[in-house]
Amino acid sequence: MSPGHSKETAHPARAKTAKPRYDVYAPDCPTRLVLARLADKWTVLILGRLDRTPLRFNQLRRAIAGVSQKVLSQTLKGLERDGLVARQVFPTVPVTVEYAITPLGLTLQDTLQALGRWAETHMDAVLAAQRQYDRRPPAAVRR
Amino acid sequence: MSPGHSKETAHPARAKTAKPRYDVYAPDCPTRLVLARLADKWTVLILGRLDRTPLRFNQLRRAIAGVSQKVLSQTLKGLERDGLVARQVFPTVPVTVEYAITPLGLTLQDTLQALGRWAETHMDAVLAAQRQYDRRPPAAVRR
DNA sequence: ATTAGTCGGTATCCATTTGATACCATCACG
DNA sequence: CGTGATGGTATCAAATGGATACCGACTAAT
Repeated sequence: MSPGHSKETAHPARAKTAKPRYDVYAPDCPTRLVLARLADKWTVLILGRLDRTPLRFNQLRRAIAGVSQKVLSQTLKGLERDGLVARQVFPTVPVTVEYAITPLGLTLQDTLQALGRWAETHMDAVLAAQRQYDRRPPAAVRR
Repeated sequence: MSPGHSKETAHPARAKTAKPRYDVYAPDCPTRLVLARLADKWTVLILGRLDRTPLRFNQLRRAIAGVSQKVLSQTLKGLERDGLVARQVFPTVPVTVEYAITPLGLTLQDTLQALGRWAETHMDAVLAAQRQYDRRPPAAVRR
């Protein structure tokens, strides 16, 4: 089968120009920015863990071991701005701050949790692929 | 596929201490690394676009407008190493390189495409949340 | 009274990553 | 001969990430 350099096969069906329709494959589409936030290691873990019950900042920090305060703080701020988590401050002492998932965030939770579950269930397959890849010689150019 | 198939275990009587159970919430779990690859803007777009039909490097580059050659190259290399895409070189001239999604990658595709679709369908809600967030005053400390 | 600890963060610094740009060899086409 | 297509690498600047230190206000233990 010779995959000749066929003429550019314009991808069909994506080119709906009707209405303010968004397309993540358009380089200037604002969805790219949103996608960048969703498709983030920490976002997956945070929204995955905010499973119906709100958590305080340090509770979250301990639940997601390995995240630094700065990055957790930044990520939560971004998620709050995008309407995916709600931040509520209680004037206790010391101050208590609770983070809860919003209804909008809930519509995303299943998908994000699926990502985490995929990593867990397919870890062995990925490790096997990595070993096989690393075992092969460094791609000498054969002629 | 048998995850427990290990060549170097020569002690059949020795019960394995449960299956290698992975947990993305454990900081040292290797799933964190895999999750970091999956939860990536470009991974979502690449695997989402490798929709059953293989694409050449530059086809992919044009399909995902906005990605630089370097990043596309790096990301594809990583995806190949993790067994999610297969790279095939055809000795044409100029050389042709095709990237196809693997069976393993296919088990992930729906979830990743769901992410992209979420961004597209909920973009308006996110934009509204952002406007509301940005409108409020810069959180003066009230006492 | 002193010390240590909790709370939810900033501030600062440096390493890693990312992205833009240029460049490469080979060949086809006009 | 000049241009364009192929799939990349090289180089450098900019943005990001993570580790660490620090903060103010208060509590609990010493």
